[in-house]
Amino acid sequence: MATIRDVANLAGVSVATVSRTLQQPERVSPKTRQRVMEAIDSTGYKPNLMAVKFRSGKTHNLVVLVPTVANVFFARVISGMQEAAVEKGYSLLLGNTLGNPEIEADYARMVQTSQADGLIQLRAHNPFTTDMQKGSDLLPMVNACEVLSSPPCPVVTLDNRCAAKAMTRHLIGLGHRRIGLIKGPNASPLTQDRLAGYQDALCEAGIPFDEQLLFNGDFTLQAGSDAARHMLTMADRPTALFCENDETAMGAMHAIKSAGLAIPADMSVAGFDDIAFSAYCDPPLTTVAQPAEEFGRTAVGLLVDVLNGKIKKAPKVVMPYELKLRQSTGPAPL
Amino acid sequence: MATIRDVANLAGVSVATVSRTLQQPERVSPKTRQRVMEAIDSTGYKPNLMAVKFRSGKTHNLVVLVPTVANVFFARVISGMQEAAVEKGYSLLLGNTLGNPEIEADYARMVQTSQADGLIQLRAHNPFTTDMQKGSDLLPMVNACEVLSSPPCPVVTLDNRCAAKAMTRHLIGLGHRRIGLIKGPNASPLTQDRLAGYQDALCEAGIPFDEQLLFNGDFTLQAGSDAARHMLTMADRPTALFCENDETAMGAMHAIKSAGLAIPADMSVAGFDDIAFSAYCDPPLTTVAQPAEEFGRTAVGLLVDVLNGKIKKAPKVVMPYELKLRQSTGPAPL
DNA sequence: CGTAAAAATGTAACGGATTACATTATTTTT
DNA sequence: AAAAATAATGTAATCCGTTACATTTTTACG
Repeated sequence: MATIRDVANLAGVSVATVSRTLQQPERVSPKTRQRVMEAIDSTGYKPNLMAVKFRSGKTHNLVVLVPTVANVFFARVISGMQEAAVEKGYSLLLGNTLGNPEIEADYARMVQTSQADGLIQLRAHNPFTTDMQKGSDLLPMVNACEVLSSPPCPVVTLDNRCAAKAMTRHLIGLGHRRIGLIKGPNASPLTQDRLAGYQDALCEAGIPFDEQLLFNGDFTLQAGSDAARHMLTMADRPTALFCENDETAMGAMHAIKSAGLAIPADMSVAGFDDIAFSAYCDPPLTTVAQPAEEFGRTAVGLLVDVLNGKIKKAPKVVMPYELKLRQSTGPAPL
Repeated sequence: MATIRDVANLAGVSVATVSRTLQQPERVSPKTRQRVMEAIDSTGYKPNLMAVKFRSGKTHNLVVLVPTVANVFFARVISGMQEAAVEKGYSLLLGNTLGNPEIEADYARMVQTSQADGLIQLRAHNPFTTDMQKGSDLLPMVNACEVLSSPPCPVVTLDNRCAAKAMTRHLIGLGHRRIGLIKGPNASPLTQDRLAGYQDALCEAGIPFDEQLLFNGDFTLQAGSDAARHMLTMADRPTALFCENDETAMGAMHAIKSAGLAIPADMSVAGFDDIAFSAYCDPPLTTVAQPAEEFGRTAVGLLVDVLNGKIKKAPKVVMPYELKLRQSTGPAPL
């Protein structure tokens, strides 16, 4: 592999001249420039970017911590990040953490050890252990989607409480009084917020909150199916079901239909995320649409700003949501 | 940020001793070792891995080229890669290429410029342009899932032709004689192979091949829906539909049901991949299961072997497939 | 106790590109 | 034509670990 010295020798100039030819061509005379370019061509020289990164101290790598890439919503977010990263000259290092704090800390260490410039965390957990945080500076990190309550970094989120309230209102508006809720992992703020929004709407409508209508889940198809199956055994079962994400909703719909009930005639089902499948399932799923790709793009944009020192105080960006009313929700049965 | 020299000064030893304390502790006396460790703690020293990578010439980064991360099947493959990479001490640099050769070449250049040691390509295209290939060596690359016919590297694949034949046989066995096929992009070898398998099965059963029954698609829900809608307008429409991936099948099912037809009573539908949703859609989708995560793990394993020079001749690994017979396929209507 | 062998530690080169500063060549000014 | 200003190029330090080789210290054994 040819180095800058090989090129310099062949062109009969110093390494500084070669470097300048590539970095600031106008500072090199045209004849020299041409000679150098020819030498570069004939040697097939490619600058060793590892050397550049080492010297500059900037890797132009960003670590992305995702609980599961297998989650469709996250896949969309990553897609958006990717796009923005390429645009800004960064590469994404993907970390599938399974929500494991140790794995997250390992990845966060990549920032400490100069393997990456910054990190994007899609979970409400600060992956930097105390020994990693130097001073009270802004951490080179952005927290998106599921966010910390008092984050040491910029945050990109959505008003989950408000969105959940809006969806619950929609169900109440259809005449539902007993509305089930399949939650995500209890430790997740998303779960808390969406639950709070659900309660807000009930409260507003004067419907007493019934803890029996809460079901545990973990954002997977399986969990939705299990929870719904359980729900169907209840004596006084709900007439509508709000699921904290679309996978859960689709799992639930499967179980509900398998039990011989019609959606939405016997039971309405609503989701959250608006993944692509939601428009194609049977019946098409009423859900809360999140601008997933935009989440990713925004997160990368903010992180790059932090890295360039363009941000002093950590902003909190709230993305818009949108209710997608499809056919999985309908009037409450009489 | 403390460097190895800071630690050496504080501990009153040479940098070599500090390095040895970390790399080969047994070569340092216990007292010195302790002194060094204390200095490391009090300075908060973290080795600059960029420097290490630069010097060693090994980045321990692998570039992964995916047409779309948003594709559920690929997400599973990436998941498997991730797992194997962590295990082997590598990081994944994700490249969303949209199948664009120029973007692919950009990523491949990361290998040339020492930003990554190797590359995994999930598309049948060699991203290394001729000027990048030195000699006739094995390229530091592995091609998985959709593979090149004469690849310059190890390959991980599945007998798509055989699998498609098996699924088509299944449909024929149910009495179907007119079987539609929604293809993937025509340029893709996957499409070719699956089409060939489809034809093999027809031929075997003595059913004449009818080009009218071929529909174009691109592996998306939308494409499946469009193709199916078009198919339904045909005078002598098929009684079964084989889709070259599950998303397409689910899009098609949506269109078919929207048109008032029952699956499988009026029309059987089969897919390919066995993504998680397939077991939960309505009706659950009959499909060809691929060991997606295992694809990823195997690809990483092979690439690491290539990088370590453990492989001289490029092997071709063929993964097993499995027919998942669910409820979306049934006897042909009379 | 002395010397050989082994263990511990130190010195300095190395990897490849960048860049401040120094030097040389060229052009402009008077 | 000489002096000054500017452009072009070169020299060498620098980034930070690693490691071959050199040197010093310790241990072992006659």
